[in-house]
Amino acid sequence: MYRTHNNGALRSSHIKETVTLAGWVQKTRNKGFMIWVDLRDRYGITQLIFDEERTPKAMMVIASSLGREFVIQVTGTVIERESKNPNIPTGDIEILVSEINILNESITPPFTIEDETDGGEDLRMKYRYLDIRRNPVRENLIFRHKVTMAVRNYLSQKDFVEVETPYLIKSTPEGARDFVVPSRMNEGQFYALPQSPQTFKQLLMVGGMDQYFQIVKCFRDEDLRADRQPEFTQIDCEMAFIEQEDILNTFEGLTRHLLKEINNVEIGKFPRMTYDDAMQRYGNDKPDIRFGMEFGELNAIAQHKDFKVFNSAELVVGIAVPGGNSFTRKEIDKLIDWVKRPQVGALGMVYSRCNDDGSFKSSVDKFYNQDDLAKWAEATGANPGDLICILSGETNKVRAQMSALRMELAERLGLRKADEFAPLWVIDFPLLELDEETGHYHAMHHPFTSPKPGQIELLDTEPGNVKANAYDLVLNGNEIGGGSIRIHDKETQAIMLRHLGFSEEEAKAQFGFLMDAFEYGAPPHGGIAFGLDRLVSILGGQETIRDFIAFPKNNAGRDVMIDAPAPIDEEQLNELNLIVDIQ
RNA sequence: GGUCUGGUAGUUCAGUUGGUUAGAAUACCUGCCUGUCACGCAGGGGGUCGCGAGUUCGAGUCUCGUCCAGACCGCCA
Repeated sequence: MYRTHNNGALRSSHIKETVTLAGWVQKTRNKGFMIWVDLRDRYGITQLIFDEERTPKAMMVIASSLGREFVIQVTGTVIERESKNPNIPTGDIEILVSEINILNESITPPFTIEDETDGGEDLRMKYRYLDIRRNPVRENLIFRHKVTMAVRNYLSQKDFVEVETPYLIKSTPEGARDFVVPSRMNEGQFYALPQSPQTFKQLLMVGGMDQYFQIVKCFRDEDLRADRQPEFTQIDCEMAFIEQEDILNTFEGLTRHLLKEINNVEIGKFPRMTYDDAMQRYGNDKPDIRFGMEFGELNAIAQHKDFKVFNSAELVVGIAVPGGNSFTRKEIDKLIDWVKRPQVGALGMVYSRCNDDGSFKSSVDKFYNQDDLAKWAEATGANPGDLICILSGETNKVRAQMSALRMELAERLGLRKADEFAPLWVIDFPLLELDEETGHYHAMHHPFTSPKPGQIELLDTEPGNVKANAYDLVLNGNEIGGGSIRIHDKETQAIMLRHLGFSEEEAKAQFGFLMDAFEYGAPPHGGIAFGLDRLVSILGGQETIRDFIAFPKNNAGRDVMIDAPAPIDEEQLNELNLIVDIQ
């Protein structure tokens, strides 16, 4: 037996017991006459003691040779500490060691295995197994486990069945780029890894599975972000014989359960907002509603003077920054520089200070009088002491820019509190989205999403205005889930695919299996998928999902620990009938 | 594909207008230390300043290129 207890277990009630412990050497404190060793495992730290009066000389020599991260096993007696440490649970006791066994030595680790490590991101990823020894990373992984278990238990209790679907499937042209896997047995042919189990879960509904979920890896070959990995985990769900309302209620229930179970936060009915409202009020389809700063559209009260910038704009929109009048001129100039960065792309920013005496001082006083500015303040909800920031231009661009500014300001003002949770359903998404480059419409959600009743006719006349039975669950400004009521008849699916630019042959080749299935009594169905990595990181109050993933990929999609991806050898290529030709 | 930031000791960083032998903290090693727990004290070793070119009497510092990392835009049905 390697150990009788773990390193977080022993208390003063164990005093005089003989115990065997194993773990890693966190740190040694060698005073010459006495050596203390902090022994660590994932449960805690227990202090070992060696001293020249009670410990044989040979063992003192071994003890003083212990380095950081040595793996050792010790047997000894639990004794009361002469000076206790109230900061750790095992701080009342220590182990007077009688036997020591070095199970494995360690070279000096490249960064300190401590809560506040001195290691940078790069190093921590390269030596991720050492990083996982650190409390914060380990706790995040355990946190993820708890969330996952809570999800499984909740859904299982509600009669959902977890069914696995294949990872080696077929590439589809819509949506994200696929990761592809060459087939050895089928020369010149490729599998694709699923971007989601979408069609399979729909087929499970046709198969009568009724209520399905799966905690499943999905793959998208697109560029990464702090909250985006090429392989990520979804809580994928589908239900049959339901309407949108059923889905919203069921998964609002799940989310509420998680917030209660994991964060001990009670949240009532989740607010709902249409996509159009979200865009108008927040410039964004996943608004963070933990704070205000709603958009005030100023066209009617700002386009009546000689200010050409506003007069020529499709949209003039302002937000009130609480307490923003305290910004110095320099700070505001920096803010203007910030919105002019190419990533944001505004051409400039107009502002109006709301003084405590109720007067205003704007950057466009030449054009607008106090009455005008007062109306702006009213429209943006600005109070004395606030700063009104105004952007203008093309509607879609201005909304995106203002949304970026709103989030940036909220971040700077500390309004995005990690321990505050504001869920929100965004509903009535458009069915189609115009691709500016090609001029074609593509499915905003995916091609299996059903249009709102009676709107199919609009597909021909005004495709951009067709609304879908699609919904997103937004938490603190992040899309944590999205889904739709699906099309469940062949005819509608065919119409849909035709509008997405598929010929009849293409539609049949790509999705024939699904449309065939629809001919055999497909029930009405719909579902939702949650991004587990993102959900966990938000519940955990952190921004990057990487620290909730045991072995994440870096910015360039590389695993720097195992150094993947990598070339494969000639023999493997030959087997797969592949020729690699890099220019 | 693009924008921005960074790359200096094992590690995290500082490094002035381009000017002597490139520093600090921490880690590591040695010695001392009668209750440490961020132990303390004394000493020591440790540098291809990411890489390549250029400007210059002289480059960690300026210029260009390149590689790597991070954040973002595009992209992500």
